[in-house]
Amino acid sequence: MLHQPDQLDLMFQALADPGRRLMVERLSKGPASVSQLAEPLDMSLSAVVQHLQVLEASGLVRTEKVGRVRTCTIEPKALGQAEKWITDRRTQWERRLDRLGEYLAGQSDKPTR
Amino acid sequence: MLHQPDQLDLMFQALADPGRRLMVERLSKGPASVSQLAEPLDMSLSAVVQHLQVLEASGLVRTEKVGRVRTCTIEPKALGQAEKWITDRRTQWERRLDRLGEYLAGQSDKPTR
DNA sequence: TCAATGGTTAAGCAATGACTTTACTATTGG
DNA sequence: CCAATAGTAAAGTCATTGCTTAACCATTGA
Repeated sequence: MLHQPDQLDLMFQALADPGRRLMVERLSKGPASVSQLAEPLDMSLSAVVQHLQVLEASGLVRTEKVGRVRTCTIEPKALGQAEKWITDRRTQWERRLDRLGEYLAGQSDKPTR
Repeated sequence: MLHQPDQLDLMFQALADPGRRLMVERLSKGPASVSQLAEPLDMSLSAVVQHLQVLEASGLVRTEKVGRVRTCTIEPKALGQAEKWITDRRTQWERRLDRLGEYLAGQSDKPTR
């Protein structure tokens, strides 16, 4: 049984690579061509294109080719989805801490069942 | 030359797996034992422990063993680091859009009559 | 027209990831 | 004490990832 990855899988997977994060960092400053994205990275252009495909499949980056130049842009909405998942978990945890209050704070490490 | 992964690599990598995200979701509701984490997951306990090791190595989860029970807790600070990286990128992009908007607004102040 | 630029495609390879099974150890309730 | 519980460790398998090189195509500036 194969697992078909959903959007969050793809986005977090995409962000797990330092090269790809660098590309996103660059794109958050404004659109760029493939060669521009490749410039600071110590790898072949081919490898960069493959990373770009991962980013595109995840929805984090959108690209459009005009002439012989492919221009890449970040998709802040997608970034927002990943952000939301994390925020939701954190706030859930913090709400729980609030509910516990001072009285129970000392025993809050016991597993809840 | 091998690439030694930093904290962000490990955290996003950890969050890229749906099973591990489920574990984090469970833990954001409160601490749990390994078996409790395993319960909703369709895999061996051994596999769950391995996922747990990934989460622990990433800093997202802290565990402590008392007697024969290992109790797991999320580490909201780590979650916050991943959150921050994303937020920073998004706000950087949005600031850029704002600047662009101001520039265009300035252009449209040109006398139209 | 034609060479340089910008990117694409395919094949191949070593390393990593996500499991499994099997065997094992430590704790604990009765 | 002893069986059930809770987890651990090691080894093996198979798929996926992150590159590489090489050959290739389309656009463009001179």
